[in-house]
Amino acid sequence: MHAPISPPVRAIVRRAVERAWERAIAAGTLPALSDAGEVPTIEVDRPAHPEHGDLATNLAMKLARPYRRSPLEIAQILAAELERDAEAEGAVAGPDAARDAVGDDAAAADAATVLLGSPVGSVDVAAPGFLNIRLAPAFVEAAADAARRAGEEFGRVAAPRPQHVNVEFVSANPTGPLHIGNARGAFVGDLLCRVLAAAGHRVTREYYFNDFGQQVWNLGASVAAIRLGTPIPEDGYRGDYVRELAAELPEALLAGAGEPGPERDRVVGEWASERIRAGIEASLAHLGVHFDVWKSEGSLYTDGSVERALERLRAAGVVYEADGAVWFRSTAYGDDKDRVIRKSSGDYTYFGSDIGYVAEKFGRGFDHLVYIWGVDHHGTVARVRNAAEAMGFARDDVEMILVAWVRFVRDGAEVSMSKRTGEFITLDELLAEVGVDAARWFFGSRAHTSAIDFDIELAKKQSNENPVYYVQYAHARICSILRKAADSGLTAADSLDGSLADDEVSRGLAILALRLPEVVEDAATVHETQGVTAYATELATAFHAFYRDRRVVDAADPATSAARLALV
RNA sequence: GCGCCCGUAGCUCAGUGGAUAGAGCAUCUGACUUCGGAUCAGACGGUCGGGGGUUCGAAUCCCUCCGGGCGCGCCA
Repeated sequence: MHAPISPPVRAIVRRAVERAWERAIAAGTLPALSDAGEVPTIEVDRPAHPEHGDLATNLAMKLARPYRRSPLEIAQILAAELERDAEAEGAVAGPDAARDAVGDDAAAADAATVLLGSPVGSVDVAAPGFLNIRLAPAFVEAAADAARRAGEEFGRVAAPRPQHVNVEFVSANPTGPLHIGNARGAFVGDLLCRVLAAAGHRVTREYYFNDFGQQVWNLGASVAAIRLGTPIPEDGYRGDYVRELAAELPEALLAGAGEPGPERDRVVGEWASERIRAGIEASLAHLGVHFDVWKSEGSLYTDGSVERALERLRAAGVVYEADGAVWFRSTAYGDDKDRVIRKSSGDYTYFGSDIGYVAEKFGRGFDHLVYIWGVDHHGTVARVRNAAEAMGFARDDVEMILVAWVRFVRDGAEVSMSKRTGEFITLDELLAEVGVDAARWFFGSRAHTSAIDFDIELAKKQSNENPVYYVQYAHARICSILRKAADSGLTAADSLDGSLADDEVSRGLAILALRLPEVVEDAATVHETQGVTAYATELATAFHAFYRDRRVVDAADPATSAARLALV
């Protein structure tokens, strides 16, 4: 465990606004709201334009309706109270009736206020009722100092409700190497994991794969056929990687697998699929993606997870038999048709293992499950969540993130792929061309819901103008400055105290750098990562401008945070 | 036919009901003899697919239409 994490600046200011509101009520200048449903949540955001201050709140406009008074009038009252907060050193210490009701967040914000001083410098009221707040210079300096002391820990956030989250992604079956179509899911999943971890959650990265069944038998049959020079089955696998496997297949294993037939296909297939799985793990390592758990579908049957889940559904009375098959009454939860769990042949469907997997994951103690799926799986979302609900789990704790298609394009022409025919570009080949950082940035900076074009030639050609290099260059400059400073025997000041008050450029950079925890928090709550890359670009831009206008000096302040960002 | 996702600058894409809708690329004009010019300052560029509605306020929420993607198996 490390030291308590200071709340983001935004949260501290939000608490200051809340205190101002409470004081206004206590003083009788504003009435208390009797109807709890009318109490608005206090929002504090960065205004779109710098002349509107550092932070702004729309609370007065939110209160206009319940109070039946003009937003401007309310804003004036709140502004007066906020100004008083700025002047009163002991603003927080006084009796506070609402303290119990608002909980730990408020307590943490209050504690931070005691530590760092009041955040409010000055307040302006702007039509139609915004409260524009400028941060107190001493507060910014104190907060920046705290961020420097936090070092690598800066940017981490204490989640209000920490969860143990299971994120399952990639999960491509080991019948061939990862291809470029798998890239997006891999990056999206890993970035989400990083953001969740930074936001104070426990994260488990999980890869789910099918190591038995028809696909694997076919793979085995194909490998054996090539090795022995017999024709490849019609629905078999082709491609260079199959030939390589055939060449590497140990003679003893083939001999021990016996006569041609299902048993031999199974033995050879399992060997081949494990080889491929190991290759996939290596490819993902090149991406910087490492899984905590490799979960085989077969294990869900051998350990009884699937049967237990079925029993659970049976106990809930949502299972029936018809036409020799076992069905889940998915329509009872709004689905448009019921779903088969076990076929009349006695085999389970994919859906069968899906529900077993859900229960098995919760059985391992996870609070929240995230699945990163391609949009083509969206038809299965409802039934899995329905089954989870029927088994007694919270529907909202089973979350599917559907990643939209990527059209891979080379010089304007779409690149088509088929694993069966072996015509595809592998993930390794893609990365050899465009680089891991550029690819990670590309996928991280786009919403997972939007279908995107990835032009391989363009990605290479523009690599010098790519935002990722822009951000990395900022980092390089920072390192260079630090190096130069060390060479000349300069050391960073112990404190920024007083150094930011009258320098708008430095002050702006510090405030921007202090936003990192807010960015992380937002990304984690909405499960989107593109805000992080956007922020990194913005911070780099601010730094480059700073670099131009302000020679050296307190380089140490932005360095820690910017360096971290360049790595994200 | 039903369901889900998408439509924002020439291109690729941001924008969880807030103020004058942003960034990169592309195009054009400028800038250090000093910390890395992979940089900086500026210009150009928009019926937020169309039309209604909700409200103090809509790219964002609701309805509808147009256009594109995906899904609707006892497949995996």
